[in-house]
Amino acid sequence: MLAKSSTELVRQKNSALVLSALRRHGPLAHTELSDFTKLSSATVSVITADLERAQIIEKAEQQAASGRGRPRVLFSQRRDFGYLIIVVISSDAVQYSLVDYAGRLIDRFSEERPQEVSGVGPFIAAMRDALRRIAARSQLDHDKVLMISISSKGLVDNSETVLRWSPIFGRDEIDFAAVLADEWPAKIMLGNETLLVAAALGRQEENNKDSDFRAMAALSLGHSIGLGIVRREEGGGHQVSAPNFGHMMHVPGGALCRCGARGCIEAYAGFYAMLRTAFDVPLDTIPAKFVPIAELDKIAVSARNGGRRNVLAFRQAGLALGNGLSRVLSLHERMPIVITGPGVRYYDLLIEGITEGLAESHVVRMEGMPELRVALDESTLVFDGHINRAFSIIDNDIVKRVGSSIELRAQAG
Amino acid sequence: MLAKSSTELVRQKNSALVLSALRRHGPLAHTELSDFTKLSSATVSVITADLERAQIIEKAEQQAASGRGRPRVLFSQRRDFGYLIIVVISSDAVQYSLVDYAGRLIDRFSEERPQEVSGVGPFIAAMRDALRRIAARSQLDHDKVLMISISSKGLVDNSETVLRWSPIFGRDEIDFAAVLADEWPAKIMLGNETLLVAAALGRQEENNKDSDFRAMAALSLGHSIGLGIVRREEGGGHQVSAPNFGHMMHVPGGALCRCGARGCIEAYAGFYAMLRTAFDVPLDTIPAKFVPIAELDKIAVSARNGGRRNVLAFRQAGLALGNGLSRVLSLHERMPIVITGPGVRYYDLLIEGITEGLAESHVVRMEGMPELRVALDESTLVFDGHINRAFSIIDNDIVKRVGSSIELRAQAG
DNA sequence: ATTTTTTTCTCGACAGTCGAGAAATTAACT
DNA sequence: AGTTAATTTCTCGACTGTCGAGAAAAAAAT
Repeated sequence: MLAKSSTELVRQKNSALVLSALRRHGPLAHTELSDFTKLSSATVSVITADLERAQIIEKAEQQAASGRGRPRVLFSQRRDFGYLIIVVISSDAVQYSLVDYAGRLIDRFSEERPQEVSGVGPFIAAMRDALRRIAARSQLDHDKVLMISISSKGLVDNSETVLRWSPIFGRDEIDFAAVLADEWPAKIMLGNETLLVAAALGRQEENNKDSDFRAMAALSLGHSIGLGIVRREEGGGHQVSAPNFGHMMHVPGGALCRCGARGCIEAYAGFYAMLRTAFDVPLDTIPAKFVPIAELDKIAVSARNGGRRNVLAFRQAGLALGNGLSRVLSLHERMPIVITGPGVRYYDLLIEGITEGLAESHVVRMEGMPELRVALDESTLVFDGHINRAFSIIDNDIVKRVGSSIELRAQAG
Repeated sequence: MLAKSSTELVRQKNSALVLSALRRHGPLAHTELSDFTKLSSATVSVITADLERAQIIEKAEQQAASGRGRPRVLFSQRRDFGYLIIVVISSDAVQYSLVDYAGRLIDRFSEERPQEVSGVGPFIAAMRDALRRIAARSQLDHDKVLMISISSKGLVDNSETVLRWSPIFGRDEIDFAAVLADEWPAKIMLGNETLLVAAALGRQEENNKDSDFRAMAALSLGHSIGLGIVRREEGGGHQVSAPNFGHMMHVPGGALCRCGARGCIEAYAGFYAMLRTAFDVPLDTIPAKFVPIAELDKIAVSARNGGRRNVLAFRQAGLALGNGLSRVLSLHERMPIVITGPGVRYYDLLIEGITEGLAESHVVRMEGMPELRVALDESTLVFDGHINRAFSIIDNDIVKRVGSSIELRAQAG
């Protein structure tokens, strides 16, 4: 309620509406745009004409006319209006993807990250190099890149450019915006990985007409534990947040966590923690840097055959997760929980503990068990989350410039 | 991004802006309105003329001209445009207040609530009676009442009219909208008490120019424990939520709580819980319905004189609160915490445990201790919260009708 | 009385949306 | 081949909104 409104703002919002319809449904004709946005045909004409003049959208080749009457002409984003680079940092590799303005994947490669910690400096250097490379391979000027969208596990600052803490670099902060500013005019955005998963799930649920989606949580199980929450806002927007769930306190003064604190959820439910319990190692043992998933698979096999110590490892992990989730539900509303990440393969072993950990709480007694789902394709969700978030921001930025500077540029050209 | 925008919406928003400036700063002249809202003088003229025609605002008697030049004429809300009834339900009494459209208190009375639980039925009957009475005493027709705003401790449904769980009525739900609909055309709103405290604090902080307010939590200590969180939204709005903090799990399978679950924070930090610890009663003893504050005062005196068992009672309560708050901070961002409610008088005894409970967590190690403040005037904050929230909603509703139906009515009359 | 100062009101320009109908374009029909 | 029907896109005039500039109003100072 702070800012005044004006007719120009109306145009901005409605232009953004047109662009987002295009994002959601792919190429659309004039009539369809009018249907989806509820804007009048006349308004759609003006807006599309503006966007076309600004080189943002274009009329596609008209396909074979399907019925009688004047054939539709489809509008779609100009693929070469600009580009998006997506950087997914995981514990063992960094994946670079180049995407055009229409959302199509153009190029992608991964680089191994040496397991032995090489520190922030070399990592930044490697990243700067890789970014240069992915642009060069498609012969793109750096100013054609609209945004570099980065994700990592860990704690992201409110600024959305600073990595405050991560399982990989610990407390060595990285300010990606500062690090890349000299070479890239693009907007830099950093997001927690599980937050992007939640964002993607929220978008999916939104498209699903008959679900009365209000909120949803994504829980990622792996070497570390991530949680993302997405809530629907009044006005149709989504609000996402990435709580520091993995390092929420489970048991005061409890097991030693990688982060140096004691009693974090991760110190009971992370891969290294399950290993520790399975081998009956003291809980203040310094956690392993990395656990090959094969190790855990062995424990799982044994647990499924009734190995008591191994069953206990998964049960304790489940309990920590369940207790933690019950606390999340106490602090938010009831919402479905989608479990994802490499750890889902042990879902059968974890579920008992999770359920029990949830059941004890007041919320669950009041409102019943939350719905639990499993999503196997975490990496797809991360990528979708990147694309959704990036283009939603890019489109909203662009729309502010249409009608002012870009119009002038078009006159000049 | 779901709804289209239009010129009428612009007018609606700007009208709301004018009304909210009037709420925030009291009677304002044309020039001041233009300054505060950043709207042009011409626009302010049109909007105020509309609102005046719709009988919502009026030109006040012009006060003595303070300088030279044409004297200012102040606009203010018409006090008789409509009325608000505020109902504050607490464990021992129910307070009814009648407020006019300009926000001035007109009438107020309290009714004792018998300590022996008399059930929901009699309570509703008494409330209906009291509401009739407060309107009758000021000779108001029921349709002059724009909203009935109710608050209670406990768990409020998303609908904001249904009390799901409360320390007073337990699991006996009350749907206030359904109960009052036959007699009152007014909008019915229900809010958690501590949520309103948080809302009021947020508003205060907002007015405080030099604070970069992002989020804030209010913690109310008493027989039960309440938490309200207010966050600033993009666009200037505030988002408030009332987590079920008192019944968040503190220790799995721990002390017996009034709610029937085990290990809730309240079961360690509520007044009855501290009493239980002080007298070394087993933790699964059924909690006292009500604890006279004098009892706790005695324990506090003893604790301040070094009585070990009594020191422990406050320390354990503080620990539960501190651990719980650390979990809240894990799930949200860092934010200042304002402690309020009757329990603040033991702040000196609680603070050690609270600090210790916070210190163990990863967030606090990362981001440092959150700022802790004390607010003594809880009941004032609750009342302010009611008024802020109610009129903000009322004004936004009204503005939608200006220019359509109300205009017609003015023509007819 | 006249001038100065301050505030409020009014007018024309400009930006935006909308409904209705004109123009365009193709398939179907005679 | 020419005509008609169907469908989509484009265009025009009406309406609503905001804004800047300057006119009008009203009181104090000269």
